[in-house]
Formats: sequence, structure tokens, C-alpha cells
Amino acid sequence: MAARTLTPKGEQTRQRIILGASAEILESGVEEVRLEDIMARTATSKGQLFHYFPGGREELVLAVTRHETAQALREQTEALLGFESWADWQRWRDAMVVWYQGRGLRCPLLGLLSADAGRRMPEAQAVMVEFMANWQAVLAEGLRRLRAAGCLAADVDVPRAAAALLAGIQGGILLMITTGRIDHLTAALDQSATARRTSTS
Amino acid sequence: MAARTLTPKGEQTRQRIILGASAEILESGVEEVRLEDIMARTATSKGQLFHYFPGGREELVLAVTRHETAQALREQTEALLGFESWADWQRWRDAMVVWYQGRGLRCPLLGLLSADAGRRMPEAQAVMVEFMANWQAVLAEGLRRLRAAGCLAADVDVPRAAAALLAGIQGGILLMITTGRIDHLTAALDQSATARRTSTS
DNA sequence: TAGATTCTGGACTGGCTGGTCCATTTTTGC
DNA sequence: GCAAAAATGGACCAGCCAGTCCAGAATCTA
Repeated sequence: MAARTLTPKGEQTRQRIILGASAEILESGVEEVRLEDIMARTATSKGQLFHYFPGGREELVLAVTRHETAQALREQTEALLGFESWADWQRWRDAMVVWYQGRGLRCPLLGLLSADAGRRMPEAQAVMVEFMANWQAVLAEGLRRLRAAGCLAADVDVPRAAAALLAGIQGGILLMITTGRIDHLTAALDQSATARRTSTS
Repeated sequence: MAARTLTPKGEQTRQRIILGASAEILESGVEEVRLEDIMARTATSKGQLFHYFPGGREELVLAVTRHETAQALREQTEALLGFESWADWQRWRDAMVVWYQGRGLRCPLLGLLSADAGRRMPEAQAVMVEFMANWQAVLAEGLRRLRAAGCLAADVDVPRAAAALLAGIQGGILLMITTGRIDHLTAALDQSATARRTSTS
């Protein structure tokens, strides 16, 4: 917020804190993470934390939220806007599964919007809302391309299908985190497209 | 856990605490609720809280989790095991939407399994896992009945469809809580069945 | 080089809140 | 009616942790 001047070194430290906090949150969840944990992981002092994030814990979490959403949106955009064939969809679907498996069935974002976190941090929630809208738009564009390529029935309501797909993904991830199983996610991903498929590849 | 003797009066107080805690959690989220809030709402003292829940906060939350999951499962079972026609499905779908709207787009359960809560309270998480499995089974039975009634294509993979449906519901609720909109939930519910429908009613 | 600015470290504080403890009152069972 | 058991009220404690503060080191700028 405040237009403060940061030296290169300062900028570096700031980034290190965001990355460390991000990792810490992924592992333990927002509520669970203590400033001390972040200090330990990033080898910083309390003075530094409040120097770079005068708003304290809340501002830091907000920065992490921004960082993670931007990252995720970038990756999804890159993957989905290239859709031109059924194989592309399959690749993306598989990549999603692998991505989460590689992270031990955790999600860097879902921990950020636990039901109550939003109430306490409206700014972070706003970021999440915007992120979801953007992701949905990207999903819609991907589906539109698939439809254009003839992989989906011509009468598919793309925006609505994208909404359902996003819900399926989120629920799949939630259930993955809760149950430790990934089959809800795969089932949701598969249903979203195969049900509307015009023909088998 | 401990086989303690409760007088009718005691049992009544215990129930009052669970109900009050449940309402408080619905409104503010698990992490946000303080014992003091529950005491105020239920007109009880700290002595009573620890008298009925020797395990303290954690035991109380566990009791609430058990209470809410049992309640939800009862309602869903009642609704879904009666499925005999397409109209039944429509009624259930509409009822789901109305139910959440009536609660101000909140969910008594989703707040209980925020990503990190599970790590801190494995017992509550286990209850949630079991609940999800049961709900999914009930959904599967509902779909099976629909298929038997000829409302769904005969080749629908019911267990997998149920998994996808559950994911869609959870994600829809999550997005409802986050964004304040209910259209993801409706899109997920509708897609799950309409895509597989054999014919229009 | 010198003064200003930024960066870093860490001791300290204040409030919050879960949990303990016990005295008192009410209910139970005989 | 009367012990015993259960229920209730609330004062008190202790640990945790975000946030404050300031002194000193490093870095920039002129």
C-alpha cells in the first residue's frame, strides 16, 4: 500500500518472506502458521517481517494470496488457451492430477479461503473471488476451443459448463484434502467433458 | 468417551451447548468461535462446558461435527432414497438450493473441514471422511434409482457419477461461501443429471 | 567521506483465551 | 429427610503470539 522505497536487497528479502510464508501455509494451513514459523523458514527477524509488511500478519497473507492466485492463473491460462484437440484436454486433465499428487495432495489456495478466513480478511477473500472468476473464464475459453474443434457437442452451454467444471474441480480438491483420495477430482474432471463429447477419439 | 451419568437436566444442558455451539460455528466459523461466545449464547458457565466436555474445545467441536453430519445424512437419505421419477430429482435439487439460501449461503459443515482444521483435529476429520463416504453412497443409490426408472442412460457408471456429483456439490458450496453466488452449485447439480438424461420430461 | 536512509536483530509487552479449581446449589436415590 | 452425586458459577492462572520499539549494521547518495 504505502509507496515505500526498497533497495534490491530489500526486494529480495521481501520475496523470500512471501515464498517462505507460502510454503509454510501450504504445509500447515493459514490458521496454523505462526509468524515465528515463517521467520525460522526464511531466516528473518520479527523486525524484518513488520518492516516489509507493516500491516503484519494480515498483509503478509494477502501478499501470499496474490502471489499464489497469480501463479495458478498463469499456469492455467497457458495450458487451456492452447486447446485444439481432445488430446490437449487429456493432457491437461492428467497434468492436474500429477500436479496435486506431486504436492502431497495439498492445495496452496484452498487453505486460504477456509470458510471463516474470508470473514476476517475481506481483502484476501476479494482476491480469491476475482481469481475464481478469472479461472472460470479461462476454463470457458478452453471449452469453447474444444467445442470449436468439434470435440464437444455444438449445443453445449459453455459458460454454464465452465461453472460446473470449476465447482467440480474445487470440490474434488476439497475432498482430496479431506479424504486423501484423488478419485473425486478425476471423476469430476472426466464427467465434465466426456458427458458432452460428440464422439470417442 | 467416559461413561458418565447424566441426569435429564444434564442431558438437556449438554444438548443446548451442542446446538448453541453449532449455530455459533455456522455464523462465525470454527476458528473464530471462542468458548465465551458459546457460553453467552447458551447461557452456560465455563464450569458447565468442561463438565460436559472434559476434553474441552476439541471434544465439543467433535460433538458438533457428529451432530451436524448425522443430521445432514438423515436429511439426504430421506430425500434421495425415495427417488422414483425425474420430478423427484428436480424437487431435491430445488430443495438443496432453497436450503442454503435459507441459511444465508452458509454451510454448517464446510466450516468444519477447513484445510488445516483436519490436521489439528484428526478425530473430527475422520468423522467428516466417513460422512462424505456415506453421502456419496446415498447419492449413488439415488442415481441408481433414477437409472432404474429410466431417467438416466443405462450405461451410466453410477459410482463414478456419484463421486463427480459429490465433488460438484462440495465445490458449489465452497464457491457459494466464497463468492456469495449460488450458480456454481446449481450448474453442478444440473450438469450431473441432465448430461446423462435419456429424454426430456 | 559523511549524513541519510534502509535493513536487521531481538528483547519486551499486552491482550486474549483455553483450561483449572473449588465453593455453592440442585437433584437424586434411599 | 438426608447423604451422595451431579450441576452450576465464576474467579483465577498460564501460555501463547501478534505487534511494538529501539539500537546497531549495512547501504545508498551526494
